[in-house]
Amino acid sequence: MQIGELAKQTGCSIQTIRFYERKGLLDKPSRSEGNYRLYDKAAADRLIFIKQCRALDISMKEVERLLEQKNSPNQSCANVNLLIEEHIAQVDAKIDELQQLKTVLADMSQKCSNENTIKTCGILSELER
Amino acid sequence: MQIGELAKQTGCSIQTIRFYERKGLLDKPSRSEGNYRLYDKAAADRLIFIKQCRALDISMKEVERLLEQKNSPNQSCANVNLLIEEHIAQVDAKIDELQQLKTVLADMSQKCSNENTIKTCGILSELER
DNA sequence: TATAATGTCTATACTTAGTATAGGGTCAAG
DNA sequence: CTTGACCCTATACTAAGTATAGACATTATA
Repeated sequence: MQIGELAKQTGCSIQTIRFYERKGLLDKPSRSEGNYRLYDKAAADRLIFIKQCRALDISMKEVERLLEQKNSPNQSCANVNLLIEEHIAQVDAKIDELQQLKTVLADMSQKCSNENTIKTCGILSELER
Repeated sequence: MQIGELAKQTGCSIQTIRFYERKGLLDKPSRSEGNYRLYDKAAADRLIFIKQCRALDISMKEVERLLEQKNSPNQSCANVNLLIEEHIAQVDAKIDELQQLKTVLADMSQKCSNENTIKTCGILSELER
C-alpha cells in the first residue's frame, strides 16, 4: 500500500510517517517505479505500536527501545515492565508539579477582584515579588 | 550592572537573559564602551517579573501581554485576571489528561509480571492492539 | 609590560515531536 | 493532452531555552 493508505489505516499523518522513517522508528520501505513508498501489513502494525506508545506519552527514544526489545522474543520482558514503571513515576511527578502550580495560581487569583486597575492589581503585585 | 551580575541577582542564566532580549521581553539595554550590556534596577525588576511568570508556566507570549498591560497603570486589570483564570483552566485540563494517562498506564502495568518473555509480555501485547 | 584569567560578545546548532510549506514528479481518467 | 489526486525531497517553523565556537574586553598577577 502507498503512504496515503497507511496514513488512513493508522490515523497518522503522511508527514508523521515520513518523520518516523527519518528518525529510524520505521524501516525504509521499498519503493515503486515512480519512487513511491510501498508498505506491507508489518509496517502498519509497527506504526500502530508506535502510535499507541505515543498516545501514552512514551518518548520516541523509549519507543525505539521497546521496538528493539521486540526483536528478541525469548528474552525476559523485565525491562519493558521497568520502562512502564518509570514512565508512570514521571507522569506522577508531573501531576504533583501541576497540582502545586495550581495551588499557587489559585491563591494568586484570590488576590484581585475585577474592579482593580493595573496599578493596584493584586495579581500583578504578587508577580513582582 | 553587567549581565553576569544581573544573572546572579535574578537567578536567570546569561543565555536566557540574552534570549529574552532577542524575543523582545527585555528591552535592549545600553552598552558600555566595550559593547557590554549595562542594566539598571528596572531591568532587574522586569526580569524578576518574567521569571515569576515563567515559574507559573505562563507562556512567553502571555508574559508579553502582561508586560504590555503594565504600561497602562490606570486601566482595569480584568484582562490580567482573565489570563490567570484561563491559565488555571489549562493547568486543570493538563492534570486531568495526565490522570487519565496514569490510569491507562497503571492498568497496563498490571498485565504483566516480571517472569514473562517479550513474546508473551502482557504490556507489549496491549501496545499492539 | 606581558600574560593569564575572567567576563562578555555574536552567531549558530541542538533539543521534542511533529506540522507546514515550496516546488517539483507520477499516475489515472476524460 | 490536460486536469486532479497523489506522492517526492528539502526546508523552515513551533517553545523555551541550552550549549557551543571563536573572538573581543577587562582585570589581576608576575
